[in-house]
Amino acid sequence: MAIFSFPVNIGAAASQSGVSAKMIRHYEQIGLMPALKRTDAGYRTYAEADVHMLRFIRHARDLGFPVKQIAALLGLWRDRRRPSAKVKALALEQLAELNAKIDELQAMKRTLEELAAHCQGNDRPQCPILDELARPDLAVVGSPARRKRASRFGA
Amino acid sequence: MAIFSFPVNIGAAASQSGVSAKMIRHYEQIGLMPALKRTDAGYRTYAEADVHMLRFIRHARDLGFPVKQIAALLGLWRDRRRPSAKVKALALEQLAELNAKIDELQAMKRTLEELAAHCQGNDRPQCPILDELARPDLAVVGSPARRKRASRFGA
DNA sequence: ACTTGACGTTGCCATCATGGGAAGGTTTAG
DNA sequence: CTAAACCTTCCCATGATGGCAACGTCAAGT
Repeated sequence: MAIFSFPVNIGAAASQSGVSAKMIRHYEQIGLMPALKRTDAGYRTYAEADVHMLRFIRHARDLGFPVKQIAALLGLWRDRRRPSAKVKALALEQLAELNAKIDELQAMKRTLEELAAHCQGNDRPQCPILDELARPDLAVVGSPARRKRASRFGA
Repeated sequence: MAIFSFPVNIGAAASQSGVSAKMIRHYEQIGLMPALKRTDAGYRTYAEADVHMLRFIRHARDLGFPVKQIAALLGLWRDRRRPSAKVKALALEQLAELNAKIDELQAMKRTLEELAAHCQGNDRPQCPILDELARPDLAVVGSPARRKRASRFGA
């Protein structure tokens, strides 16, 4: 299935890996990808292994891993003597992150559903949603303990 | 319970509303808060109604509403002739957003749990997590259809 | 060989909500 | 009167991503 002849340019690397050319350059700049070979004209060239690495990165991103963690995963991937426990630890850490974010969003969801359920949604102005938002004490329902300025579910 | 005598400075407005002084200034700058009164020295002053508005904003943020939607909510809040249906529509829209994000995160979670479950997590290097990340075809389990560059759950 | 279009390069700006800090003015309590 | 605690504005950073501009390069068709 070697439709492409390696090494390829950034465009082909992008379409084969699912990582945009923009992001490929970005990953190189922040040091996630190792230094790359260039043609005389300055074009980046990607060997098959490089495309594999990009694919790896993309899959990790698809699972929500932040770049820092991906760097760690790549390190373990390359290290043929890694203990799989280290990989699993990273995975479980990320799982905890995902769970925290899910919990946070679900708390919001519950509260908002509650509010919406009590709103008539007609032509009259009376609206418990606004009333509650204006209250001094609204709290997000079921929010696990007191979120002290929770990570506002950023990437 | 009027412990504070209005109008207050930005610090008191912040601690009373739960919105940081930093963000209060920001909201003013982007036009979410109306123009404010200042003392001769240039200090912003907040009347009780202003603090109420800040609290409203914060509650809306706590439910995940983006600033644009909050602007709309504030408009409806001020409009005593609003149809509650408009408020409800905004709430349901936000609810749909939350659900989409939750679904996305849960798809990641399922996939990652799957991978982690098959990893021994011991001293040996063999690790299905890395193996799968390196595969060309990994897909996030249960991801509703093909996410075409899904909103990477940004704020 | 020359033009053209597709592709590559760098660099800067924008998003979104938020925090940090510097450099400087003000107010208030001791 | 001084020192602490406040306030002001302005700039920079985060994280991952996209967009655009200005410009260089390569391959294909005339």
